[in-house]
Amino acid sequence: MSPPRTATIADVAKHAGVAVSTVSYVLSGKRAISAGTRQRVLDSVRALGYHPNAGARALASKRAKVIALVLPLRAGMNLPVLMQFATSVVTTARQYDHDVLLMTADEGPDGLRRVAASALVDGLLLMDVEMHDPRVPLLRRLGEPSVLIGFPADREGLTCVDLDFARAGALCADHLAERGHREIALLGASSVVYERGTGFAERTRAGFAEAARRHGVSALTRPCEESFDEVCSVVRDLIHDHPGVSGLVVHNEAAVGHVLGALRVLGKRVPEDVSVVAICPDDVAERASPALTSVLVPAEDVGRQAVRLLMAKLDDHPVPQSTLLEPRLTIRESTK
Amino acid sequence: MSPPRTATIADVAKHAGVAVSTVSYVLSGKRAISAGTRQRVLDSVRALGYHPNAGARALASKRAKVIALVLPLRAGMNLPVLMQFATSVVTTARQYDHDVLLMTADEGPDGLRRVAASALVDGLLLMDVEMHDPRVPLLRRLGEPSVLIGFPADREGLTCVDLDFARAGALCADHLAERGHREIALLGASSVVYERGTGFAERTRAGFAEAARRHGVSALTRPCEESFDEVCSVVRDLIHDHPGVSGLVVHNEAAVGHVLGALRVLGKRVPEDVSVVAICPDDVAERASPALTSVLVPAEDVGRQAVRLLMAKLDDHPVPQSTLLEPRLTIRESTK
DNA sequence: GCTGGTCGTCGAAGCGCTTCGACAGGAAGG
DNA sequence: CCTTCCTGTCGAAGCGCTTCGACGACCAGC
Repeated sequence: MSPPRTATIADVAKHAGVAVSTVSYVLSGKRAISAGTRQRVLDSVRALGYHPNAGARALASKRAKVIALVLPLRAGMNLPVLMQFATSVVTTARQYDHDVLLMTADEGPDGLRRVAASALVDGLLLMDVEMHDPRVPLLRRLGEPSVLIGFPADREGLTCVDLDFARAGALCADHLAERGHREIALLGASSVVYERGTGFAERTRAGFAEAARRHGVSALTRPCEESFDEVCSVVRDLIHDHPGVSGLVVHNEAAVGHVLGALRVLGKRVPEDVSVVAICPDDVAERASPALTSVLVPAEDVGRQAVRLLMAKLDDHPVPQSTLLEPRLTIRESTK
Repeated sequence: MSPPRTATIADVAKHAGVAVSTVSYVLSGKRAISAGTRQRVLDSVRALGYHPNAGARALASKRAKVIALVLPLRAGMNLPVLMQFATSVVTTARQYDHDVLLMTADEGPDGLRRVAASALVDGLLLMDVEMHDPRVPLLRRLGEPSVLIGFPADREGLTCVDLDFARAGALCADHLAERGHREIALLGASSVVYERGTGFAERTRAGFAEAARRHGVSALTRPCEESFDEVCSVVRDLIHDHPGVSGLVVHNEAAVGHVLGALRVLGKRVPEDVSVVAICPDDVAERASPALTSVLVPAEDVGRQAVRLLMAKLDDHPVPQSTLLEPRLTIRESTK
């Protein structure tokens, strides 16, 4: 009495009284099969609890039905957004009958080479791509289908997705300007993020400044660390040096709560004295007190879109080089 | 001129002038190979940039060298800890030459069955296991090697790892009692977490209460939601109803910052009026103002330990049924 | 009544790897 | 000197699947 070895396609074929290849064709739909046979095969599949062996399938078809998700997982990242993103990648990939291999960026280019050469995965999804990312040239050379989240400096021959951060920054400035604020300021990411040349921080700043200029509004920008004390001192200095500032944009999820705390400590009421707009996920904005007017970082959309693009590439469909996701401003209690 | 098809083991064998099987044995070390031959093979491997085809290897050896990491990715979870954990799992798995397949819990038992039956993975790592998790009985039946993070009610035949939350709760109570506090309170997870029967919340509470009793100190417990306003009202009520409470333990990472804010608002100084101990990752404790005395949730250790146990199981080594990780208290500025 | 097409099915040839058994050639032991 | 036992290497048999070409059966058209 041997242990119930998991059923193989041969078992299914025998059970249904057809050839192995017929079962394969029923399952893949690559050749016409009569309704009767199809049904018998499907019944047998169910009866035996058959699941195709992934390795064998990958070997024969040269498709592993697995994509790699390369996450940074290093300091200064915005964890909740990253998680949302990862979730939506996994969920969307499953809809296309693919699984997700989780990789960290610290294996570096070698890691990419490894998974590509071993045919462990069919394609790559890279997050947190920097302006001059060392993996980008390799990626071009590798010829492995890939999608980047974020924009490197040279995106020739690549497929990139991201939130349109310039628009997000602009949206914030627009909103504040329309409400009559004449001096506004942006509190951005911690300075290391800017130094790393991560594109999104810079793009937000540019969009913000440009929109302010268009409205004839004076605009300041400050990097912003994530400890309460540092946030406090940044906010204090800002208000001290520019007492006219009445609108604040916070593009730093970890600091959002601290900014509100700092304003409370400094005796500034929100929104009576200062209006605050955040660029952050909705749940953070809603949880704050007062609830924050915010521009949503649509992590889920980005993930879904990235997977779709990658699937299209796997099927040799042409895809646009750049995809920018439109930000959406939700007005809550923190601006007036 | 065909595209440079990635090298196969046959290419390596030809290049080194040996049989395919010899190359395989050099790479796996499963049979003795003379130093000279070994070196020639290794040189050829490098020269051709050979990486074994994962599918073929899995098919022939019945080992995919991939483990599944099943994360909850649902509301109420503690994201940063989760991320740290995931990172350490990936890193540790790589040290054992394994990769990590990321799954979400919402595929449920079917997902487990699928990856196990398709031999996509060799073992499973499940996070956030509940007391009466529907996946647990399946897991027993499946016979797939697995390790659980967290303890279900019945852990017979399973392998479980977790922080010793009872000890963590006790450590906090000990610390406060030793400093002379006579009335202490625990602010825990949000009430949904308790309702879900997640073990760790309950175990912390029990350890806390028991230690307090041992010290002859009065101890209260309150669930704690994660919005600022709700935290504020819980803290206010607590202080109002029990003005003698001078020591607070916060076991809710998302609420830690809010608790501090609430105390500020209520005019209570930390640590002069109230001492605060948090159970949270070090970086959160350090970032707070004042820096918090805290018990570390050793996410990295848990991840590393879990992978080690799983690898041991894959090699048919016996492993302990339960592994409890010792918590560590770090004294900072928030207690006196 | 043929020819020519489809349609549905089958058999067999791999995919790239591991592993088993076989077997030279030496070393050791009597 | 012959046996016995290693050591190091090879060839071949799969692992479970996909896919290609072949081939009856059946239908249409002339």
